[in-house]
Amino acid sequence: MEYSEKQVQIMEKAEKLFAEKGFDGTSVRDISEAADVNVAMISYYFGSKEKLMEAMFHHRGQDLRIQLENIIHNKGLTSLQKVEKLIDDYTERIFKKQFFHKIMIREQMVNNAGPIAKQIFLLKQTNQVLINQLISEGQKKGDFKKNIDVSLLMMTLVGTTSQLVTAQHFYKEIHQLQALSDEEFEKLIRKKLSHYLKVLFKAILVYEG
Amino acid sequence: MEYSEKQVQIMEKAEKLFAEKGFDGTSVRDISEAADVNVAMISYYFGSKEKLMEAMFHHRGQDLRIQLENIIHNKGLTSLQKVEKLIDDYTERIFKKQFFHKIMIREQMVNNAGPIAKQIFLLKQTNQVLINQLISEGQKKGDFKKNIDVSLLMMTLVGTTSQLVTAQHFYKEIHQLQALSDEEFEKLIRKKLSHYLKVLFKAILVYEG
DNA sequence: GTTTAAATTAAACGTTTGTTTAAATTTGCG
DNA sequence: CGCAAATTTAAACAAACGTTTAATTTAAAC
Repeated sequence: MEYSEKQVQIMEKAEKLFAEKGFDGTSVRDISEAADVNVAMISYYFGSKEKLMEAMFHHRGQDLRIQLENIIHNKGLTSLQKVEKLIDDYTERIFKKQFFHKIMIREQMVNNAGPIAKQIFLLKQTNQVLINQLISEGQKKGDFKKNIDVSLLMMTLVGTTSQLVTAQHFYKEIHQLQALSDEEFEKLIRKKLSHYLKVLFKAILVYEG
Repeated sequence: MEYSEKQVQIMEKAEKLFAEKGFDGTSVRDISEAADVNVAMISYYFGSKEKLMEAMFHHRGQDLRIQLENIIHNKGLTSLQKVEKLIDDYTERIFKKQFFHKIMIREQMVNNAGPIAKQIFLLKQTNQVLINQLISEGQKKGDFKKNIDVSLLMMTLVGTTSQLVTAQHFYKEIHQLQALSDEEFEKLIRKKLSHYLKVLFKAILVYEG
């Protein structure tokens, strides 16, 4: 199923507003105003505000899955290089889709059984299975040490990135970087984060404590 | 300023609801029902729903600051032991006040200039300064390596913990731990998290890559 | 016991909410 | 063009929202 130009326009404006003010903090009139359409168009195109959110998850759902298969099956890379590529891919993906990522963070806090919670769960599960593969491969080769808690490692990847994305204005202020433009600042923290996570993962995966 | 028994009762019920459904997703009637008081009591005691939230931050604000001074000035501990104690204190504190912590995660996403955002910023800043002290002390002693990005290290601490707290139902399902009681499960993940973070911090702080 | 203040209540307030309606306009097609 | 379907509109809808009101009950002080 594809979405028309108008539908995408509404979804993208809604995405920004949901990220900033939350689902319940955003009214359909806020969305219609931002998307420059009549209020009724949201019901007309999506059925309801709730279903607009679901459509958004469907629309973005494709982009979410880390392209891990490509990384895992790339014969030219060492296990550690694969992990480093995973970090680059993941952080880039999150920063590019930060509005949607913020919405996901909010939604995963709500422990319900709706279709959105299901989609988030499936995504997490799939990523976990693939990262499990990647780590065990490195362990078999002797590149990584044993006793790695992959779940917690994932939480560090996801959590550290989320923390930087959601609290970036705090980071900006604490480090006195207000002079930087948004683009410069984002470029800076992305680079710092990526480098930091690579050092961190290497330390965890290969350091014999 | 102190809060009466009734005020605390309202704040604690509101805390749970705000954590689960968000500020805008929770109505004053939800709160009054949960706290078993009349709707008007919220305005009567706090002035407004917004001010109830501010009172909650004031009420919990005390508990938030990590008792870092005590740790830092404890002469009997090595730098690494201090970091380990910091991790124990922090994770215990977050798990004990997880409702409030979830509210903070939501609120820090909203980049406004209100009193709540200010309080979160001050808290982060204070903690950062103190952890900076702790790390530099270890570096001077030669226990920790140079070039530590303390901001990102804090984000890993906060982010990993947040991720586990907010996505614990996913963790439960993925690891097939539904049979465990809530208490048993929480005890398990707290122990795992604390141990994992200690290994991680040690690896980052002392591993010469 | 009477008085005064604090606490509690049910009801009503005016807005805002998400959604629907029915009419008007635009679009695509023969 | 002429007609039908799709789109867009302003208006209206009931329900829920946060807050206020005014009356009542409870508690405390004298």
